[in-house]
Amino acid sequence: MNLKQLAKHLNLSQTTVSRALNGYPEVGAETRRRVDEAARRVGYRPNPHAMRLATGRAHAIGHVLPSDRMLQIDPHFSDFIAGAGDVYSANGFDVMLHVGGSEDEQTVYRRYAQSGAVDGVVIMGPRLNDWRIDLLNELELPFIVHGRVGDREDGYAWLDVDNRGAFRQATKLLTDLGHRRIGLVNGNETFTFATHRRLGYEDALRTAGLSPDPTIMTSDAMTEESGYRHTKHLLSAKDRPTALLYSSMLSVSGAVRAIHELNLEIGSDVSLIAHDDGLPFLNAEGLVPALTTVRSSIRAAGGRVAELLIAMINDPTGGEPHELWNVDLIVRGSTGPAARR
Amino acid sequence: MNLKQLAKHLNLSQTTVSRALNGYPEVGAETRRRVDEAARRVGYRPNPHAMRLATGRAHAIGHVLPSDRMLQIDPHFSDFIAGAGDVYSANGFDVMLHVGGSEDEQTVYRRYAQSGAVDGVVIMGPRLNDWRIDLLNELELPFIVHGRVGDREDGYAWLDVDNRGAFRQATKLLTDLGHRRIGLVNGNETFTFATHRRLGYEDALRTAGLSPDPTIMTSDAMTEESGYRHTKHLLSAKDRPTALLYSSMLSVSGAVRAIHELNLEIGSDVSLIAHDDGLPFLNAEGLVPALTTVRSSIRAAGGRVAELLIAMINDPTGGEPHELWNVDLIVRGSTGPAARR
DNA sequence: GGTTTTTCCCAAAGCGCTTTGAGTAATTTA
DNA sequence: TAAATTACTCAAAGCGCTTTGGGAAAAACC
Repeated sequence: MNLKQLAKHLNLSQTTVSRALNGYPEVGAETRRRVDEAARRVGYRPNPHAMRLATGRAHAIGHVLPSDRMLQIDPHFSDFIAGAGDVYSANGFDVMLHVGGSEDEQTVYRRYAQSGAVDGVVIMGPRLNDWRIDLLNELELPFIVHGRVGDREDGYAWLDVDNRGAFRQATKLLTDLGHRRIGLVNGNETFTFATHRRLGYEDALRTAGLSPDPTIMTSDAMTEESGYRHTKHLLSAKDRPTALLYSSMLSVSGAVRAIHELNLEIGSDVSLIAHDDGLPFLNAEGLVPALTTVRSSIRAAGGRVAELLIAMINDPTGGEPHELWNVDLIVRGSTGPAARR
Repeated sequence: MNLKQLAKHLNLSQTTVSRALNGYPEVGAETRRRVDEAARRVGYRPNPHAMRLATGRAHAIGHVLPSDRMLQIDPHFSDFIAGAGDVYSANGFDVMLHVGGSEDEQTVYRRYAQSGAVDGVVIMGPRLNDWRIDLLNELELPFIVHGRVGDREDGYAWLDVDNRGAFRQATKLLTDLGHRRIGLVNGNETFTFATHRRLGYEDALRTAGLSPDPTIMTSDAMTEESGYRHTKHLLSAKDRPTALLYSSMLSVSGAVRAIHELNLEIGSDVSLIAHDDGLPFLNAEGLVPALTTVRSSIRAAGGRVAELLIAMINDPTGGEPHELWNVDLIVRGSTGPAARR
């Protein structure tokens, strides 16, 4: 059943039916009612392709995941998209997902922009100096970044969590507890969020009169295995840290393993704090002792990012949203006073 | 630059240009060359919406993830889609992703079918008795299932790994090593794969002359926390199992934690085998001792599923593919002879 | 040589929607 | 009562592509 048939069925023109359905003001109240009801009764659905062709709007948001960045984004992506998905579908937007493939990432964006296949894109996992921002600005394709691009704060829309503040807070908790030697097991610092976390960590160390020691700071992919490896290494040194900070719950699972192997006690021999993205399959409270975390739901961020982007698309003159989210430090059992050594 | 302009530029009709570009035979070799070259030079890209409207083909595959099933699929989804994505883009297909939202899942499929928004869908995480199969058959929307629907093997296209065989094999390894009391930490058995795994486990037990004991078999979400909880519980019993089987690496991270806490030794006090989907952030070899697994790359499955579906779409008469993948049992250090008790 | 094929190309008709530019009837205003 | 609004509705023109049904020129046949 298409518009034409529906119009004929109602003895109205396509124009009127289309306008009634789309809420235009120049159609009578009674007519609108009739149209709406008939449409519902016959289950009329406008053909999306026709709509897109006619309006030039795709009603779709693009997400592009390059294979090589997959490892970093992987476990976080589905949670982010779960949050965004609710918002998208509530607003009648589809998600157009592009993963890896032979086509170069840049080409994908160009194609999107030129063909109007999507109305906007969201950029995940921005790096310190990310070429995607300039490209998308040049292409004039609306976009929003989850995170920030190094120190740049203008010239693009973004939503970020205050990673620097979070790690400053977390580190401060440790220094307040008397820890003087605090290690950092960070994500890959080519990503902005990881650099921000390190900066926050260093801020707090300096405030406490300590100076960062590169030998107890790592920057690596956030996997179980790397968490294990770095933890083992850090805690095997003679002058081992009494506290460790992690950028990911994934690394923590590896860390717990390493710590057990070394016969150390979490919370007494070594204090642990991690950034918790709220991934549903890894929960910080389930650990024993429960893990002290700086928590920020990646899923909630996904939802908000989607909202902002849709608003930008609907009203391009609305300005460039910037949103910085605070994170909560949740103190649980994995942090304790520094052990006397 | 659109077709019309390109045609004018070449002094040809739209028809001819379109045909040249799409490889139809009724266009001269020299003309085709000219067209191809001009198209490349000006960077011509057909407008996808117009193409879709004209052909009725969407060049898109739908993936629908209900929020409530998210937890189960979550970490596996992105890896699956990473595999599928390569194939999709190589064939010029887009991924249309639908996540949660207020719209009921069934409605989404109906909309897809009726509007032609996608040419086919892939069904993930099938349950023992999954309504999606009947719905999609009724809607005549091409689809393929990753996994199987209970005992049904016909009436739908599927690609599955031989979960039953895998767990039979794994369990047999344990019984061969002399284990008589083997626990199972399974995924949620409303999902077919989990039931198949239990069946394989029971097969092997019976073959070894043992009878399955429900008190050492669990069925739950595959998270770190549940792995921990069930393991702790199982190994705290007086008559504790000497070997445990896991449906997921995620549960194993929790298990390792529990086992350490109980001061048991993996490989001697308790043997461990897990199903490993090959998720990039959790690797079985990184554990100490390295984990014995039945391994089957979910990413590879994603790629193959995509291939099969695209083939079905391109040739609807091609029959209904069924593919059962063997899994490899990889023996590593986490399995050892049953301890004398 | 005339007739039939083959080869190559074209004009025009959709695909299903939105939107422009009017037009008619009903309601106000002067 | 005539003129000017207002309220509704419509026919038709796109959006950019594919595809049908020919048609003209060239090649092949008798």
